[in-house]
Amino acid sequence: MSLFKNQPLKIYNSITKTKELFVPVTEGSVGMYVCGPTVYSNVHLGNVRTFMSFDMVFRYLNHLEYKVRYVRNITDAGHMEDDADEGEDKIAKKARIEKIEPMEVVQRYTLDFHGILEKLNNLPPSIEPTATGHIIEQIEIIKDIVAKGLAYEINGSVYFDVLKYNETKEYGVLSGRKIEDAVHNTRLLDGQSEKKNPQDFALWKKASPQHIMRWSSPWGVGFPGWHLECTAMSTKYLGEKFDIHGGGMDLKFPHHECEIAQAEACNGQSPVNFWMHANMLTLNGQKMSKSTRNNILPGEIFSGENKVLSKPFSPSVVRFFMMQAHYRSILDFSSEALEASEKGYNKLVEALKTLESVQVSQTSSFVVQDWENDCYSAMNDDFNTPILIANLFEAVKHINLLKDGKATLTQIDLDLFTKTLHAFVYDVLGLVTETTEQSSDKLEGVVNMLINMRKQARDNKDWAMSDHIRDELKALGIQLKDNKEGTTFIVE
RNA sequence: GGCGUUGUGGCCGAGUGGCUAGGCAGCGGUCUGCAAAACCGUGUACAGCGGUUCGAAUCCGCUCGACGCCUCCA
Repeated sequence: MSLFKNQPLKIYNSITKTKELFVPVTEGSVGMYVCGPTVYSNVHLGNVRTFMSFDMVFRYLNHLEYKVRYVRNITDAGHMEDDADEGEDKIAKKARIEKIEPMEVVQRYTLDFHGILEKLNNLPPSIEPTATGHIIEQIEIIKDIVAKGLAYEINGSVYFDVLKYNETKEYGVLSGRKIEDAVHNTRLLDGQSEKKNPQDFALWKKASPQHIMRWSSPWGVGFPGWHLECTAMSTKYLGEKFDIHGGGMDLKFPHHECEIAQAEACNGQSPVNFWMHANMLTLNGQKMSKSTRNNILPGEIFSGENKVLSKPFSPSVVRFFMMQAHYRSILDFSSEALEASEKGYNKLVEALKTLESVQVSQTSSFVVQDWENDCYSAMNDDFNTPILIANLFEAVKHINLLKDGKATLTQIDLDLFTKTLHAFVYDVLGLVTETTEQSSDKLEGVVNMLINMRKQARDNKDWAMSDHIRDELKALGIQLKDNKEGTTFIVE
């Protein structure tokens, strides 16, 4: 029997604002779509948090033995930079500045994106479609919406008629916005627009002469609107009704709201059962953003090259740090918080090593099943990774007691304990216990030689020499650890 | 201005109408030549003011603060 059959999973649905029991459209299978990045510059850490959150969701669904199709797009056609502008998109602009082909920009930053996510141990999605690869599908959808009278063409551009749509459907179901308010609030700003109403959004934009990324369409040469690609690709690969749609909180409006309208317009039904939104990662209490320069690149964390950091941190520590907060909470980034996470993470890793050498007993002094249930309960409650991690630290406590002979486990219980622990740490949270000691054989040989020399000095009660070796190594970032079995070292 | 989120002990960060979240730091202890590391033990905090309740940090109202969206943004 598949694991999901006895694990009732609850997911917070943004559209109903409640936790609901997760029941997929097709039993045993899950279709999940997550809005991917616009590849016009390096992904910053904030972007990464969203993708990591959904990577965790993907991993847990897989762990529950669902057959998951995870689709995450690459936006390579570029979003409009400014609606009032002449239709220059972000990728084209960057390309002109750097005097290179738009697809060169796309290629460069797609590689960067993949590299970073891989370092952070994110699983690749099942399908990673690109916007430029689905222009035909997007044009088909526009034709459909125009045919249904919910979009209009003007000067070679096509706009979605929000007011018309609102006559029979409800625009604003996700974000809780009232269309009347929107009318009120945007009237002043709108003067020269060719749109019928300010809240109408573009499905197709006419390309200005200098616009490089362009395609032919029934309405002339142009490029697709910025909300359409997700509707086209999610429908193509997951169908008109699928299980989970994810993205960052900031995409709720207008992006996801428009997606709902587009899908309702052409398919006559709401496209998604569960809307999930990951919250922002802040820096100095403010949202990370490229435009305000309030951001940090993942690469800078791994190398330590950023003035907000006291030292470099490994990808696993970054991942652990993020998993210690719930995906729907705002998480504030700081060097101190990462340092605290690093220590906690190391403690967990040490315990996992210790577990390998635990002795088996005739009886068990604690109930492994109870602990296991706690782990599942945490994850089943809207992917509560902080609680899961708290349970992991309970396990650490047990492991240390086992090591000291103050707790016991039978072979069967120990196997279950190890299997469950590994499943949650490696498979679900996606933490890698990389050997942080990046010590080469040569370094290890040299340090071990010094350790031996120090041991001789200590045997001779030559504390001056012994402490000298210890202090010098410490200054080089090599910390000696004395314990009963002897001395080991770690490279800090 | 509109929509929405949020305010937890030194720090990070869960959660809940009554029962120890957890991590880091601190403190005490074990260990050690001394340390470090490791391990064990240790914290009654929930912005303010009212209200509901036998009981609220948890529900309601107000005040103050923070943040997000309303323009591309994970």
